[in-house]
Amino acid sequence: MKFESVTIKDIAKALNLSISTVSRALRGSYEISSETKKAVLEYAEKINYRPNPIALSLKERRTRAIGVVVSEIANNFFSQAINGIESIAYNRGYHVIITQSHESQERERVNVEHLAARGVDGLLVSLSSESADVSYLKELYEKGMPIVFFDRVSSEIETHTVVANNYWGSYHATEHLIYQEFKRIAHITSSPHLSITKERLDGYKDALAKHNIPLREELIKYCPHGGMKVPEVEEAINALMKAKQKPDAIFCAGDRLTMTCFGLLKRMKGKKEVGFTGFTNTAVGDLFAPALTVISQPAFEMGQTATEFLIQMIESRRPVTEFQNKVLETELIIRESSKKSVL
Amino acid sequence: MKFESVTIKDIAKALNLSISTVSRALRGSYEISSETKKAVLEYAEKINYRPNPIALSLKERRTRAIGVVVSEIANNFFSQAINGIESIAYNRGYHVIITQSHESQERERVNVEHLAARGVDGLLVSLSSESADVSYLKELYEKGMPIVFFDRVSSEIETHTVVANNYWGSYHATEHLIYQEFKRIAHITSSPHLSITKERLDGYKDALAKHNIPLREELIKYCPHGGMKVPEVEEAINALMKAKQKPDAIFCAGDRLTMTCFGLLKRMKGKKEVGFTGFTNTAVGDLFAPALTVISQPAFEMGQTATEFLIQMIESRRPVTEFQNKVLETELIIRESSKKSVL
DNA sequence: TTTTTTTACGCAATCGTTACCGACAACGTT
DNA sequence: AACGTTGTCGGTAACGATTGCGTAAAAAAA
Repeated sequence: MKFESVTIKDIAKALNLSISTVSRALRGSYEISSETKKAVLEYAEKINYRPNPIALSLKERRTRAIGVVVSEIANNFFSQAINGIESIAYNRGYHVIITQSHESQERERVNVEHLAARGVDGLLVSLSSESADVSYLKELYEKGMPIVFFDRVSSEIETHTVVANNYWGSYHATEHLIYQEFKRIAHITSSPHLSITKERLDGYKDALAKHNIPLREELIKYCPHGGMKVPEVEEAINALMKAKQKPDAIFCAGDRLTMTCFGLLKRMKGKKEVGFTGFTNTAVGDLFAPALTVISQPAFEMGQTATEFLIQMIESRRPVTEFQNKVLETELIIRESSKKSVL
Repeated sequence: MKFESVTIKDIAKALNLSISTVSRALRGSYEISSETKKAVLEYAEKINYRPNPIALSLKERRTRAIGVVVSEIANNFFSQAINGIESIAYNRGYHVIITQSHESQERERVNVEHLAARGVDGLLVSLSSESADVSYLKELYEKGMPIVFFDRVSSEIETHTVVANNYWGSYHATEHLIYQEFKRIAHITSSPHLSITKERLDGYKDALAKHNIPLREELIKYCPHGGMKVPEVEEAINALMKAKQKPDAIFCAGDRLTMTCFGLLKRMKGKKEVGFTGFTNTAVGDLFAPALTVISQPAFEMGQTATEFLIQMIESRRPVTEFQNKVLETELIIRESSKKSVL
C-alpha cells in the first residue's frame, strides 16, 4: 500500500500554471495577480492541499521538530516533563518527537543519531544511566545541533541546562528523616555516572554531616539501572536488611527506584518497618499505605523552561555563547511513610 | 545555528568519483569494482557518513517510521502499550513517533495530519474520548494510509484492530463484586463515544442481569474526559455519594479514571467505605491502601500485535481486504479494595 | 512613436538520494 | 576486421517545494 498526496504540481496542472506561480500564489507573493491567487487558493482548498514537510525540510534544512530523549516515559517525572515540553513547543509551532533510551547508552545513541538524521532542529536530552561517554552528543553539538539538557545533565558539554535543586531536595529529605529521629539512614541511588546521583548523594552526605551522623558507606547502594531492573534493587535491599545493623530509614534517589523499592519493601516477608522517602513525581503518593513522603520536582516547568531555551537557541542567528543553568526548587511532601511515630 | 552533515557529494568530491558511483558503492552494487567500493566504504566510515533520511523519504515515499496516537502517555496502559509497539517496530527497522491527543479531538486531528504529512508509513491509533467523528481518519485511510486501531477502535473504519476483551473483563469484575455481596454497584465510565465504554458498560449490565440485580441508570456516570479533568470525576462521585441511596461499590472503566476516582474517594471527608475496582494497568496496585482490585489489560502484547498488523499492512503489495480483529483476555487481580469483609 | 517601467508569470537550480540510460574501455567471437 | 559482451563508471531526471533570474506583454513615461 502506498499513500498518495496532492502536490503543488497537481494544482499547476489543473490550473494550467507553472509550479513556481502556484508556489508564489500559495505564499501570497505580490508578484501574482489577485485573480490567479484566488484561483490557486480556492483550488488548493478544494483538493485539501498540504505542503509536503519532507520536501520543505530537505530544502530549508529545518523541520520545525524537536527531539526528546528520556530514559522512560513510564516515569511520572518524565511524562510530566514531556507535557511541559509539548505545551511550549506546540505554541511556538514545533512538533515533538519522543524517544526512550530505556536507560541504555546504545539505545540512546541510536535515537539521537536517528533524530539528528531525521533533521530535528534541536534536542532535549536527559541522559540514560549508562551514559558515561557522551562524545557522540558532543560531536553533534559541535557540528551545530542545538542541545539542551534537563534533569540528567553532562558537564562535558557546555550548553543550557535545566535541573531541579537536587542537592537541597536531598538535603531536606535527609534532614527531615533525621528530625524524625532516624539514626541509620540508607540511600539507594542509581548510576554513579549521573549528575543527579552525585548531587543527591552530596545533599544526603552533607545533611548527615551537619547533624553529626557518621557516614556509612555500607548504607549507600547503587542501582545502575535506576529501578528498571528489579533484581538489582532487590539485591540492594536484601544487602541492607540482612546486615547485622539494619537501616531504620531508606531514602531513594529516583522515581522508578522509589516505586520499585517501596514495592519490594512492602512485599518483603518478615519485614521490619523502616522510614521511607524518595524522589518521585507520582500524583498518588497519598494513596499508598503508608502514604508516601516524597521529594517532588517541578517537572512540567522544567520541561517548559528547557524547551524555551532550546527554541531560543534554534532561532538564534549566531552561535550562542552564554548559557543559562536554571535550577528549580523541589518540594518535600511529608506523609506517614517517614514518620517514626507511626511505625 | 544550523547543523551541517556530510553528504554523498562530499565523498564523491574527495574521491574524485561521480555521485552515482558513490551511491552504488554504498549500496554494494555489483557494477562497482571492489577497489572503488572499498575506497568509498572506508572514506564514508571515516567521515561518519549517514544517508539523509529526509532525502530518502522524499525519493522513496516512505520513511520507515510509524506514528502512534494515544490520549496520554502518563497512563499505565498506554506507556506499556508503547513499549510493546517499540519492541516490534525497532526489530523490524521502523522508528516510532509518539503523539498525545490529551483526549482532544482537535489535537488528535492535528497530530494525525502532521504525522501523515511527515510521511509516516502507517498509524497506530487509540481514539481520544472526544472523537465521535473520525472522517478525517477515514479520508486518510481511503487515500491509502495504513491504520491499525488498538484499545479504542472505530467501527466506521474497517481495518485491523487489537483490543482487550473489555466485555468479559467488565463482566467478571462486576460479577466478582456481586459475589462479594455488594448490592448497589455504580459504574463510572468515560465518554459514550468510545468503543471501550460501550463494551465495558455491556459487561457490567449483563453481569447484573445475570444475577437478577436491577439496572439503575442513576448509578452509571459518564466522565467524557476519562479522568483527565478532576472536577468531572468529583461531580460524578458527589452525585453518587450524596444521593439518598448510596452505592456500596464503585467500578471504574479506565486507567486514569480509576486512579482519579480512587484518590478522590480516599480524600473524601466523612466517607463511607465502598467496594472498589477498576480497569488499570498500574504495577503498584498492591501498594495502595486498600490494595487495589484491578482489571489489567495485556497492554504490551496489544502494542506488539497492533504493530505486527500495521507493518504487515505497510509491507503488503496489494491492498489488504481481510482484516483481523484480535481480542486479548484481561486479568482480574483481586485484592482488598473489593472485599466486603475488610470494609 | 519610442523608450522605460511595471506586472505577471515561467525557467531552472537547489536540497540529498536513487535509478534509468548510456558511454567506453577491454575483451572474446566469428 | 567487425561485432557483441562485460565490467565500470558518469550524466541526468526524478521526489516536492522555494527562489533568483529572465522576459513577454502591458502600461507609463519620454
